[in-house]
Amino acid sequence: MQRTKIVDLLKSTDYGKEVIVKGWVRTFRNNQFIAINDGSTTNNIQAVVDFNTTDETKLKRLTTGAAVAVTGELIESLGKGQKVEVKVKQLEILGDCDAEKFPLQPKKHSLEFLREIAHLRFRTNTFNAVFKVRHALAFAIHQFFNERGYVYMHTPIITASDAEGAGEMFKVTTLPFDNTPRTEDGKVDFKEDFFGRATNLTVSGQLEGELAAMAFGEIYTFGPTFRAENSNTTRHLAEFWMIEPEVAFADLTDNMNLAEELLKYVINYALTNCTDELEFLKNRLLEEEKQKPQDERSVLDLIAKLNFCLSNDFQRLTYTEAIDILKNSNHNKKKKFKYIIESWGADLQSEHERYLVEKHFKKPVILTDYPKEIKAFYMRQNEDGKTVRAMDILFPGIGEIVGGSQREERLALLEQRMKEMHIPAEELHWYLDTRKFGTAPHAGFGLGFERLVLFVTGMTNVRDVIAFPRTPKSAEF
RNA sequence: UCCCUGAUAGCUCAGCUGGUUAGAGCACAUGACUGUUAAUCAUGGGGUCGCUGGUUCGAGCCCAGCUCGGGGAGCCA
Repeated sequence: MQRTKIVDLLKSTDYGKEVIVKGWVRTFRNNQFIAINDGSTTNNIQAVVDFNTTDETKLKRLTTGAAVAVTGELIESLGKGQKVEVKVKQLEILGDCDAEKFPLQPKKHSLEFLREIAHLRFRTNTFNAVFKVRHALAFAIHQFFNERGYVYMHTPIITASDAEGAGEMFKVTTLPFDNTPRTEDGKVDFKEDFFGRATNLTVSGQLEGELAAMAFGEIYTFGPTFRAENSNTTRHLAEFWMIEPEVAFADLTDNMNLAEELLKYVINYALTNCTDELEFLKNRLLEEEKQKPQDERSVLDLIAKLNFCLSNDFQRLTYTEAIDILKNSNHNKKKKFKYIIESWGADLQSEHERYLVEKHFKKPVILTDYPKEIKAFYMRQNEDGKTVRAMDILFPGIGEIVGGSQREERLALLEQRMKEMHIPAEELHWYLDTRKFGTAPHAGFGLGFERLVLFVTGMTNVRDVIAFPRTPKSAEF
């Protein structure tokens, strides 16, 4: 006989039927009630053993964390807390769990502690819910693009170009550290290295993505990305996952529409397919916020927040308009910003982005047309000679979740910008070829996957929405 | 990397103005109870007070440095 998953048993009304349940003990109460979880749902099933007829040493082995197989009759529960339960006929301990050494207890643990035991934290309700939602969002992203005829490209993890300017890179090498081969002028001789040149882990698949978009029209990437920045925040990881669509014959408006549509699609997918998980996470958040003073609590609960996000257009405005709003805000006049907005051209600090999103508009915001000085070389220059066709999507509580642009497709202007920003053109000859041979307007963006999961789950630290976080001074597991 | 903050039992935390033997809840062990819901009740075991040095008659508490965690900033997704 096959085991039945707990998610199905809890919905069943097949009373009297013999079933097999396999899972892990969460708690064993009153010497007779085993709460079993098999990961198929956040909820447990209750198995009831007759302690008068069951071997006492076996009952002793029913500790939190132990793996068990239970055969018995599915019955309508005699108790109040649950609809169904399993009346145990046969009980097998598949794997013991020394209760004295097992770190998880049937109580609340801090997220910091669980992060230290990331190999076991999947066994908690919170992480069960978080990773179910993470899975659903990943699946929804592929479904969204597949439905629209996008080609999923696997861009390389190891790259030779060091010219993308998206941050510090991790070096990839097989050279010995204690006896590094040197050239005549004393520099490391990468000709001796595995690839015959210096290589790094990718910081973005965008440039390769553009090459593919110039043939398939519409592509996306979804893969790991690496940044060796010494960033210690709740929204940065050294290894994270990013979605990067690239669309030929698209302008900035098409790009914004695509991003907004994608975000709403996947949020809606989670709302309809992860109802139990989101309900659990909503309550978790409410519980957590009870500790906070009234004015720091969220106005909307998690599910209401997601629905609100779906039913409202993202606020679109230019950088110039944003500066005006910030400059004229009471917040700025009363000097409540640490960095006072004085003139056009200043880079927006987190506090300014948060003011726009959380105080002024109170919904997701898309900022466009930033000064060219504070943006990357490949963004399309506007006619004003000052700004570029960039767009950042800012989410409440998260900050920048999407960063994208219409790309500069005009060779001369691109080359000129690269020269100004000291980007070596030789290294990117293949990238420039797209502008030489049948260049076309195109646009794309990068969506930080963990930041998306953060928003949808209501968690507050990206380290809690990726299985095994890699951050400065931390690469355990 | 910078600013703030923290580190006391397996976990969560208390520990007064520097003063005798460092406490609680949960977890664990033993027993009782047996339709519980993080079961309950009784009893018990459990500590290099992050590390190093200093001040002091005396340091968990004061000072310095270091390590690690958390929050914020920068960089960004």
